[in-house]
Amino acid sequence: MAPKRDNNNTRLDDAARAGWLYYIAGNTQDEIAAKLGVSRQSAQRMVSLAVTEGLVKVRLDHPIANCLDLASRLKAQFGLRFAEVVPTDPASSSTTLGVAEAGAEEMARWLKSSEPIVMAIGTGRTLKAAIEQLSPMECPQHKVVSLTGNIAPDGSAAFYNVIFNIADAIHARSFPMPLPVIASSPEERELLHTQAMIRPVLELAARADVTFLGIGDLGDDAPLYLDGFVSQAELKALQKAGSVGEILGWSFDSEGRMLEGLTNERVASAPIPSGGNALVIALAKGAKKQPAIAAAVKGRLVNGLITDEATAAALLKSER
Amino acid sequence: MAPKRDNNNTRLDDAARAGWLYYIAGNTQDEIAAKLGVSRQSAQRMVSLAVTEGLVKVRLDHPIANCLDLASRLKAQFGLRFAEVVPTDPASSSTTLGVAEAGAEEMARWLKSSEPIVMAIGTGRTLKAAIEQLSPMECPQHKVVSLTGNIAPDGSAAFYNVIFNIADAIHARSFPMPLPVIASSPEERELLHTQAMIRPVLELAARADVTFLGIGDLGDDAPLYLDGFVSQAELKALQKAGSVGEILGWSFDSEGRMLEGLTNERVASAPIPSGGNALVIALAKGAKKQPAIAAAVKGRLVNGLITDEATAAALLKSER
DNA sequence: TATCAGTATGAGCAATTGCTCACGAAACAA
DNA sequence: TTGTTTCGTGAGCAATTGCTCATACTGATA
Repeated sequence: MAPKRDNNNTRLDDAARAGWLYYIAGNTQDEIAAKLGVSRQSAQRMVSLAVTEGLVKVRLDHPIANCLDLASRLKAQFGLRFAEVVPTDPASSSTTLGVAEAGAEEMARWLKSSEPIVMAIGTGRTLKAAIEQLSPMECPQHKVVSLTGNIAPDGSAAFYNVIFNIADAIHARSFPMPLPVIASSPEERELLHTQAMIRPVLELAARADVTFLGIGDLGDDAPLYLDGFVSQAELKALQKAGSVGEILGWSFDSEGRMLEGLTNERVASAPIPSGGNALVIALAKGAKKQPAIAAAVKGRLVNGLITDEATAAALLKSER
Repeated sequence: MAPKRDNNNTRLDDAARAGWLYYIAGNTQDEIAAKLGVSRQSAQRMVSLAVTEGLVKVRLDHPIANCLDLASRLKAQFGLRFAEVVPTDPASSSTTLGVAEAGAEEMARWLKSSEPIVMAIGTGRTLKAAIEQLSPMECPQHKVVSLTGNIAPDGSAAFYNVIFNIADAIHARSFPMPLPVIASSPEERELLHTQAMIRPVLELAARADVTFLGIGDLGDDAPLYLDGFVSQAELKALQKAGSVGEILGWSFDSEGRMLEGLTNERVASAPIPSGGNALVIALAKGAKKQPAIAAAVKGRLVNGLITDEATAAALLKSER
């Protein structure tokens, strides 16, 4: 087989030479053909061969390149329909920097549509920050619907409810949920959900075209606990039951499976949309949230994600 | 300046994104235009910008047989410890094409080491071009030290001094030499070299692990003369004394022997490193430089060489 | 020797890309 | 404000590239 191999080698040599002249020296294929004494088509084939044989490696030296790469790997690995990765600023301690801006950008993209859409919104600091980045616009054709209540346990309006802010910013019809996040009992939850004011909202939420929500961790300083939606005892119980994160108050374990019982029996939020075409985009980044994000994407609780480089890299690594 | 910079940054970001979609994801410019919501022409411009800004790096992963062969013969014939030969583009008049890319690659290979190293750097157009090809990386553990001054005779910073560029690109500690290339007298040279700021740099240079430098010819349009470091009269005198080339300003004859007297008495650069394990790699190609390169390798002034096929072949032939 | 399968080659064509030019908006100076 | 300059943009066109198909070649076999 020696002659064959020689042939292949010189073939690849020529291909490499053609590829070099094309990509490094910037020749046209006509020039290459002339220099190597072959026809233009043969030169084209050589260049093409050099590419298909993987001889030619293209790299992009820009932070954004890495982001795009991570995004496409996230999509592939977790079956996401949407993924965006923003650069990480190692110096910043913000839990929303970048993600908020990118989230706002993506929201604006949807809202620019002249077709009426239903946009569902969760709560949380990240989402709040995203809404703040949203440029005001006139969108009377759209509807924004809250997926979760805005009533704190003490009866006040929860600070991180964002439905009013977004409605303000874009002048769309808004559908808030005048509910607590977590009811005092399963029965109360059922009762609340049958209310005349709530049912249409839940129905609207179920057919949202796109959903933006945050992901909360369930560490000792879980937002759900800090904001008073669960007691310390309840938090401990959730942790003990294996919960690593929550979305809209729904707790799930490290595989992204919803917990049975505990506070999940009493969560008054709408279910996380999961209809066929519905895009459910989570905005979240940070080491603390990473297990929660990993679980959410693994369990297909969301099919879209906006995060940062560091978190994206960690997600890919943890699941390899 | 903030808005300007922002603008530039987002411009480059967009360019990078377009470049990524084009070169990595294989989109056509029409598709990119659609995805980014711009016209086809703008997409084309972005891709083009990504290329001209050096965001896009193309590498060829195939040692062309002839180049390898030439490299190993160079090593054998001149006792080089390192030799790399890149293809020649006969039509190109560039004096750096290919050599710069290969040099950058070799530098990157050294810089990837987690062991702290000292890298010494010369000057010149070739080296400048090589640094431009170097991918940004984080190398706080390494030190880069300039072997030669960066002060032109008129007091300005010489354009082809590259120490700052490389330090920028790799975030290593840099040690420039705030000196002229050639002092006005031997006495001034001595004086300069005893300065507190210079001595440590010279000492560091002397123990560099690896050195990259260019080779200059001493024809009528010698870079040393073009850049104003020597007068025409001095150049003529050097030529008359048999000088065929210079490294860091040090002139040598066709056998690679350092000239006595003349400008060599006043060169303020560090000596060319020649310690036991130190690898001294010259980047140079081209017919004009060929006698200088031949002399440098014959006289063992360098023990590494990156050049192109045509020059390599000529070197081997001339010395057979 | 005739035939045939497999493969390389060149022509022609359609798609893609790069360039130039003219226009219009924003920035700037009078 | 008004004129000027610079910059970005889109249109149109020419060059370049990629693909398909018909043909020619190799060399293996009956």
